[in-house]
Amino acid sequence: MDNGVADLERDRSRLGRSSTAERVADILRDRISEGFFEPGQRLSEESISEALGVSRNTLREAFRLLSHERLLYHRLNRGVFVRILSAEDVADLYRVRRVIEGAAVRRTPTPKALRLIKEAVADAERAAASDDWRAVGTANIRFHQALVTLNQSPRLDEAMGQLLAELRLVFHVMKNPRAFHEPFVERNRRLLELLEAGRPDEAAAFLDAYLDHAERLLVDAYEPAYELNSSTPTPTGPVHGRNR
Amino acid sequence: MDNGVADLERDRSRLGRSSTAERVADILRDRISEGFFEPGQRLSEESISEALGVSRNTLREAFRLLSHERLLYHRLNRGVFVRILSAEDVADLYRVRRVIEGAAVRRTPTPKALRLIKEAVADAERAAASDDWRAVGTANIRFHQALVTLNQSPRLDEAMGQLLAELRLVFHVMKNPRAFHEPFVERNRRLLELLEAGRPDEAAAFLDAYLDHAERLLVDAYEPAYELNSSTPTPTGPVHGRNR
DNA sequence: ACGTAAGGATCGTTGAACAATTCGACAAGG
DNA sequence: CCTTGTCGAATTGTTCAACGATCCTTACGT
Repeated sequence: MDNGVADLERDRSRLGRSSTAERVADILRDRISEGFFEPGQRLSEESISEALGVSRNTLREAFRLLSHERLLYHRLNRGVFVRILSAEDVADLYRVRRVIEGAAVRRTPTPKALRLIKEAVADAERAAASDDWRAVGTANIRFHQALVTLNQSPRLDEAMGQLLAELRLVFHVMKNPRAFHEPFVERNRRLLELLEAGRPDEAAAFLDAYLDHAERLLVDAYEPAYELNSSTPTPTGPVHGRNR
Repeated sequence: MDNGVADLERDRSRLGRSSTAERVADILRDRISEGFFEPGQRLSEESISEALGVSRNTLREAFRLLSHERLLYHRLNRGVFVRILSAEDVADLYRVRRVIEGAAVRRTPTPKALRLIKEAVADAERAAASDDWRAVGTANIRFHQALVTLNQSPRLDEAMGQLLAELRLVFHVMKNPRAFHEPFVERNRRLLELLEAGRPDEAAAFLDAYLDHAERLLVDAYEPAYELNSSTPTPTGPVHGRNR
């Protein structure tokens, strides 16, 4: 019992700014994306509200925030659980990436966006040189986030951020971060060069292959892990769909 | 074995429904998109919770749902307001539409998606023949929703649904629904023909012009109305962005 | 005219309470 | 042995009342 909930007490110090529910959501979001809470795990209202020193009502608001970000899913009268992504979910996330990032690389780059992309590429290369593969992963994510800014659309930026947060749920299954991140450092550089050279079609084709490869790496490492960990009774992944 | 029990799985989605907060959100969503609540109007927690006979806490949960759908926006300590879309918001919504719908029409249509699209076109033509321009608008929206299903991505479907709900906020400024909807009935048919003929590039170009036109119609009718109605002190549209 | 202070309205959050629902255990029945 | 019915503990869903915090307005003073 008490799945590391006691550790949450350390995060109590982070309470004290803006809206309590949002701050609680921030804490839980960090905990989820760092893998502290495992996918499928149920988050008890009582124990967590007690550990963080907030009321159940406030915690429920935080849960609702994270449910909308698809990091948690909610089963009526049963509570909230850390989202489990099915292989189909991963495939869908990459479908969306191909649409949004594909549209991005076809645009003529703005100086500001280009600068963001360059920084992300440089950061990834720097982290790779010092064998910090966790930092490489972070920089790679920033790279794609920067790519999307080429669309010049705040809504697409936000959608991409949410999508990447979802993907982080499954990045944890990669036991070897180097094998997963290393191949893409060089490709990021190459994609940047294609953008700067003003060759959008080649950039788009390159990106498609890039995403195909990343998706395959992920699914290959993911499927077996999903079969083994059958702690949750629902073989069909949790559906988060809203009505209407 | 298994006397048709497997078929029941399809009905599982109907179990996880309901919840007072969601039902309240449904009611408010309808009221907002039908224009009963005007953009910029503040929704009082006390009066609405009293009118609907639910507690403030439950109503706040419903508010949170609608805020995430961008139909309401939330100002700390000041309450929730019906979203006001700025001209920049409208432009952004159309940017997203060009990306998502543009990707859709470039795909090879599936029979199911094609059927949905055909039905929407036929419905729009039927409604136009009987001068029911409100119904034409509804059918047109269904048309675009159906277009997006070509992407075969649940997440893009949901994003499109949310986007169209946002757009409905501004459709109300069109005092002449016929002028706004009529031109597109014929174009929907034309776009469908291009899809069936397997000419994705022409379909994409046609869609771009289509969306350009719709956006211009909307912004032209919208800007003046926005200037006049300066009841809210924020000239820059309400920002809904979340931190992180 | 301008800044400031008091007041009122409303939101933010809490804690407690009770109803509703789920789930496991155990007994009864075939 | 398997299925079904029932009970009870545990947890969530929802409500209510209360109080502090924050914002807006108004009135005041300089």
